[in-house]
Amino acid sequence: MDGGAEVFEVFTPRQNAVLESALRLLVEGGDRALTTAGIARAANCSKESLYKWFGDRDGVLAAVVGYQASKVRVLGPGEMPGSLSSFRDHLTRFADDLLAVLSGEASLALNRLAIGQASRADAKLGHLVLERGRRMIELRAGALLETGRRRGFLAYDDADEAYRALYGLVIGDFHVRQLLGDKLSSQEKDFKASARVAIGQFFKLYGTGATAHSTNARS
Amino acid sequence: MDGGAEVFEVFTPRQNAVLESALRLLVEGGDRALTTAGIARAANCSKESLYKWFGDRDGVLAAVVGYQASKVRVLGPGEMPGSLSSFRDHLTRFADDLLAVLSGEASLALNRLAIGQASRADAKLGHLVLERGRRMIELRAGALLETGRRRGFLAYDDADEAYRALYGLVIGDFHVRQLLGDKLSSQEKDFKASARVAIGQFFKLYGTGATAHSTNARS
DNA sequence: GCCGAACCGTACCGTACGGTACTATGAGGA
DNA sequence: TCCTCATAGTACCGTACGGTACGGTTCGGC
Repeated sequence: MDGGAEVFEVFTPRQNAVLESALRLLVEGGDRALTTAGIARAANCSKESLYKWFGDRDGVLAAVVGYQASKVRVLGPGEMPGSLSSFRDHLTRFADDLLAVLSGEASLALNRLAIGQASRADAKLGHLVLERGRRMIELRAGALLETGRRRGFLAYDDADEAYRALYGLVIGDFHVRQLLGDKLSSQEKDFKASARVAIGQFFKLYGTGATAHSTNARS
Repeated sequence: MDGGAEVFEVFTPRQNAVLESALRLLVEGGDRALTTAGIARAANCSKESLYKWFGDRDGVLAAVVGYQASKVRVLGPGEMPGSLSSFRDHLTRFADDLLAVLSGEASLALNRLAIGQASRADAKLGHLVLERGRRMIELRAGALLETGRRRGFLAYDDADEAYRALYGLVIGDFHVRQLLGDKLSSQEKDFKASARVAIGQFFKLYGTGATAHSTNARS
């Protein structure tokens, strides 16, 4: 379905530096500032090089998305938690990370850019963001949840439903509000607190009572 | 803080017709198609009239947002539900409506437009969408929740937290995914089913066991 | 029948931007 | 030393778009 021939392009250091400049430009000035001339000026490179390296303006934008995604490393599973409280901490850390990443200036700027273009051109940028962003989040969350289920800390039949609840409880409308330019209240900026609340709610939905003695041996 | 002098402008039928054309243009062609010349052509009016009525292009966009918001009437509280099952039905209807509205082409197009501009110009459009859209949703949800609490069907201390959970469980990442151009799977398009699941989860979090006698046997 | 207001359609202007071409410069290699 | 290649810097072109101006038309009031 989706372009499977898409090979992970990797860029030279110089090109990455240019992309970094472009990203900074985008974060600071919004999409309006992200002109080819502006990028070239900010990066001290020529427009001709831009077109040679990235094809056209859209190619530059796509490369910026890929560049930013490559920076946000999806931390691997790390040491698999053995105790319930440790597992809960892992989930809370995940929620906290998620809130912080999605609230980051670079993430917001790129999501705004992709959403602004999603109405035309078959939403190439949008799909790219979904693929490099959401997909990664879902993978990490799915692995975490599956671990919890195997350990007997969680019980669910439908993994998608559980993920959906987790994401919803953690993010709520924070993301869209920030995308629209809303500023979070100082209280809402306490991501750790929000994460704790959300994970508490999530456990109320999908937690087993299995705390005391390691496992209750469900299938 | 926020511009309090903002008076609800109401437009003439002719002007509303122009805004309707503009909205259709936006939905069909994306923000790129929404040029002043395009709007004038689609609405069979002159650019001069556009500028006379709405000031400038941004004024037209703001007017379109207001026009669309005025179309989506926030249904009043209606008959206040007396029984738990009726209350639950109300909440489910609310969730279903919310999913349907946010997934509507017009809503998506306007949100995309506002988000695309949120990085510059102090996000005037974004704040407008938040004010006319999210605020209304929050009001209706808040009233529903408060009713449920007074009736003893729900128990919560922090109304914001409860609203957040409700919104998150209902919407999850549907909104952002669609904003980014993702197509919902046929299963995900069954808003009623999603609504039922989400409200079930919400009751597990905030429902009292009230009316043990009457009926709880849903699921 | 005449007047003025509102308005349509179109022509026009200035600018901004995507994209291309050309020159200059500097580094490596024979 | 000379050649080649990559790249910076800049000038240039065509187009699209926001905004304005103006002539022509319709319509209500007198």
